[in-house]
Amino acid sequence: MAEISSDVIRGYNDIIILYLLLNDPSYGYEISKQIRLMSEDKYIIKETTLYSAFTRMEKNGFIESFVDEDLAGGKKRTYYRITPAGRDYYRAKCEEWTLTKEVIEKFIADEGRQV
Amino acid sequence: MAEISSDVIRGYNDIIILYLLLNDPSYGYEISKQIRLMSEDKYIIKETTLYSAFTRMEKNGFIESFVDEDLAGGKKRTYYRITPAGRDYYRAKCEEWTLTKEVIEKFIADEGRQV
DNA sequence: CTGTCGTACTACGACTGTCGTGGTAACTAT
DNA sequence: ATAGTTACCACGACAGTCGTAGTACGACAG
Repeated sequence: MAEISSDVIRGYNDIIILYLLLNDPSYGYEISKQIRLMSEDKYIIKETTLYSAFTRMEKNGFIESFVDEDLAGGKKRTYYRITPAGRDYYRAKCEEWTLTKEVIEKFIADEGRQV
Repeated sequence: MAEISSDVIRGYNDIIILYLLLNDPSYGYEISKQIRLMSEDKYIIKETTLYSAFTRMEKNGFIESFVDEDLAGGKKRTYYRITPAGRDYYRAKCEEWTLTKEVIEKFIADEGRQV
C-alpha cells in the first residue's frame, strides 16, 4: 500500500536520497529498501526514478559514484557518496522545505473545519 | 523574492487553488493575488501554471467555470466554482499531505544536527 | 533440475505539469 | 503619450517520473 503518490513527493526525492548518504556511501537497492522501511511502506520509490536521480545528481556534482567489483559471485555494485556540494544542496533544500511547509499549511483546512 | 521553487510546490497547486474556492467562486487574477498575499510573497504562481491548472481541473470535474460578461468596460471574467468532486479531491489531498509531511520529515536532518 | 524469489541494475519511450515567451485588450494614473 | 494594472490565452520546450522490459547471478523449494 504505497499511499503517497509521486506527484506530491516529487521535488523531495533528492532530499530523501541525500539524507541516506549523509553518513555513509550507499547504493540503489539498499537506498530503495531504506526508504520503504523508514516510511513504513508509505513511500516506495520506483527503481527508474531512483537511478535517474543518481545520474542527474552525479551530473550536478552532488554525489560521486564508485564501483565495488569484488562482490561474491563476480557481481558489481555501484555506490554513491555525497559531495560537499551535495551537503550544501541538501541543507538548502531542507530550508526550502521548512518554508514550503509553512506556505502549504495555510491552504490546508483545519482538522475541525467543514470542507 | 519568490523563494519557493516550482519543483517543491508542484503537486500542491491543486490544493492551493481549491482552498481559495472553498467558500466562494473566484477567478485567475484574484487567486493569483491571494496566493501571493497569503504566502507573504514566498510563492508567486506563474500565470500559465494557474490557467492550465484550471483547464485540467475542470476537465477532471473538480471545478466548473462561468463567465461574467457584464464587467465595466465590456470586459469578461471567467469564474471557477468548486464541485462536490472537487471537495472530495481537496479532502483527499489534505490527508495525503499529512502523510507526506510525516514521511518527508524523517529525511530532514534535525535543526541541531551537523550535516 | 526447474522455477521462483531476491539482488542489482539499465534502456527506452511516453506522459504530465510547469515554464518562457509573446500576444490581446481595455481601463487608470502621470 | 506611456506605463501600469487587470484579465486572460496559445505555443512549444523541458524535466522528472513512469511503465515496460530486459540482463544476470545465487539461493532455495518442490
